[in-house]
Amino acid sequence: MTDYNIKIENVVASTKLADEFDLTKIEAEFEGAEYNKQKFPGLVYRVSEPKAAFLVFTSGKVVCTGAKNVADVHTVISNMAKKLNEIGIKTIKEPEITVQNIVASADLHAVLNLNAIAIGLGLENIEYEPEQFPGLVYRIDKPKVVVLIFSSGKLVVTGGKTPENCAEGVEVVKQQLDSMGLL
Amino acid sequence: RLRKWQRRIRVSNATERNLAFALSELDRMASALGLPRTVRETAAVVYRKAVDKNLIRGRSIEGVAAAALYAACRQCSVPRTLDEIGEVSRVSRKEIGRTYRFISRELSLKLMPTSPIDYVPRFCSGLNLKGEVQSKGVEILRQASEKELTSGRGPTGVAAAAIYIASILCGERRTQREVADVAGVTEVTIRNRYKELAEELDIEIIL
DNA sequence: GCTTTAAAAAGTAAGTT
DNA sequence: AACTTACTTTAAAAAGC
Repeated sequence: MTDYNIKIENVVASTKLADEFDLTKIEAEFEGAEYNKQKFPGLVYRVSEPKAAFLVFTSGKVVCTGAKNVADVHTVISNMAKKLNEIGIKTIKEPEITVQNIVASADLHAVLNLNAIAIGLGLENIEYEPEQFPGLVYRIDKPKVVVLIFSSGKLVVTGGKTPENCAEGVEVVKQQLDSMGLL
Repeated sequence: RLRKWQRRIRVSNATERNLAFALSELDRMASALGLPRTVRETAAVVYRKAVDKNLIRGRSIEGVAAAALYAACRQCSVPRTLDEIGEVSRVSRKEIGRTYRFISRELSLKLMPTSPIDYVPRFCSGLNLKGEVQSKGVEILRQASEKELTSGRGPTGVAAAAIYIASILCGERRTQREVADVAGVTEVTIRNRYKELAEELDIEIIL
């Protein structure tokens, strides 16, 4: 029916795996790990299956990004803890994982007139500068998310903490455009 | 009391000094871009409003001045691109764009995106094209916006493509390279836009 | 504010072939 | 002219400048 083809493209989460990390040791033991303290305080480590990227800090805190769904986030963080254990680094048993941001794409299946939408949604609520970026930026309060609206009818929803937030954001945009007869 | 009085004078001096600097900056940039007096005055008004609302905090005077000038050009329908403003400012185009969005929101300027039509007079004169070509270009752009061919596209690219087509239809052909240079876009962009316009508006281009 | 990560949207740009 | 690569925008966390 209302197929908006909502697809989660990226999930960002944070957690704490230990009280402290020796990033230099991890860099030496983990293949492909990058750590340049002057460049960035965190160690960068990429994994595949599921694909994801980690930012590991000396405080024991970790940022996981690039996962395609929330379940994968738990999987890759669990795998990461195991690898650390194999290297002789103790990790916290059941780390509290917090999803910080979800990026999703969707499709309204309709060609849109962004100028009309800019007026309809109110110039004070949107940002549309085609000279700099082809998408119209719409910040929503209800689910606190930001939706990028393109003339092709495709959308990008970001800023949400749950997949539901993203779906709500798409619904809000869809209904608003509908009520203004712009869809 | 005397100390407070002196402090006020000091603050006042600093404020006036900063305003004077900002206004001289606006004048310098406006002159470099050959902008009319009305635009400079509009930019000065925007800048003063920004000062009155304390929007300068944490921002450079040059950045706010450049953003005010960019906004003024749009308000006066004689737009300059962020790249053009950036060329006469010491502030990066990214910073100007960011500051523009900020003051635009805080001062509720409520400006619609620049219309490609507003670039036609300047681009045409830069190509030594007369009124007939301009009119034809504007006509093409009117049809283009009606057929949703401008949403999400860069205004300068669409304007350049329309002028390119108009110059051919009027027998005053300019090359894509020439149009691209005055419009500040690449030939590839003009090619993509003009093909789209020609096809959707059923215009036959005989090269 | 910046630095680093990932990912999508669509337009524009730049370098190769 | 095609391809490829890359940059524009959005959000969010991490530690430090």
